[in-house]
Amino acid sequence: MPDQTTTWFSALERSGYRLTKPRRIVTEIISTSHYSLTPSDLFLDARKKCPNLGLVTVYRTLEKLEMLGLVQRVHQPCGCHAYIAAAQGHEHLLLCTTCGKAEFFSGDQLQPLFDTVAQKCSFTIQDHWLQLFGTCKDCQSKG
Amino acid sequence: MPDQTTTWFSALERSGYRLTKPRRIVTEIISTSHYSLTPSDLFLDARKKCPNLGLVTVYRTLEKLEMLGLVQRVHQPCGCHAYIAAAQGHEHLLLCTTCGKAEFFSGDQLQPLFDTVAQKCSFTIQDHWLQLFGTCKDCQSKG
DNA sequence: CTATCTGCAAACCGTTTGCAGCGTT
DNA sequence: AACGCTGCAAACGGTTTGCAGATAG
Repeated sequence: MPDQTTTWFSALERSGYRLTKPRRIVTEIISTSHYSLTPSDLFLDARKKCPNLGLVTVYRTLEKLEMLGLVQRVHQPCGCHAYIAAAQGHEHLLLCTTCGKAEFFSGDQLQPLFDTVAQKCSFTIQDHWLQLFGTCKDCQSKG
Repeated sequence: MPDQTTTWFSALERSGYRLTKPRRIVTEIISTSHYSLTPSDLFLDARKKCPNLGLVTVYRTLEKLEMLGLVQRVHQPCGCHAYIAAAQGHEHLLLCTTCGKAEFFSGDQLQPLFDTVAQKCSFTIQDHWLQLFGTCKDCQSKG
């Protein structure tokens, strides 16, 4: 089992949650995926290993993983919500619009821009939200 | 009537749409608002001037204004969709999380960051999506 | 053994569609 | 007068909640 998955299982246990089969399967899939997944994606995939899994359990597991900071939401152009293993520190998402692959990049260089905007508009800036959309190397060569 | 509203009415007419009372009221409200508005916000406000207005008409009017490039969607942390008079050219939104006021700022300085990320991750970048959240001057002094 | 978790079904909420009648042009 | 537009009601899709039975610890 991948390290990341083990770590997530421990985090769930440490917070008093039980490691049931459905919860384990959903957690393992999202902890190892390099793609952003909707609750429905996750449900269809997890059902292969747990045929009587309910979509509700996927929602409830994601809710817990999100509260523990293990997954984060990915906001898609369509407005639907997808999830991905959370960034380490201050990073942003770059998504491939063809295959859905996701990469994180650092957004450190943004601070000067935020300072300028804050001053110009007389706002105090609390949070920011940046996502890039493009085509990954594999999809470029296939296209 | 504000200039912007007149311009929007002309744009609707030029595209063959009729200027009905409900459509005029919804268009006037959003064309002059400095806040992002959900379909429901718009509905409640517009009802004051047109008591038998239906929420459906708000959705259908927003759809037309969006196609004409007059309004754009604002993606909120909650995932709900709100709308605001569209930016002029390449601009991004800064939203006050207390009162909902919105300001646009230029994102020109971002290109170098995108170039770096594109190279590091071997992606071709097609689009980006940036929004800032903070507190506006008025809400700072009241807080 | 007990409290948590599960899956089902039903409720829910924002959005979209079908339709008969109304209003703009 | 003709056609587009409206409001109503019903359908829709994703998400949440209530509950009785199943299961981890």
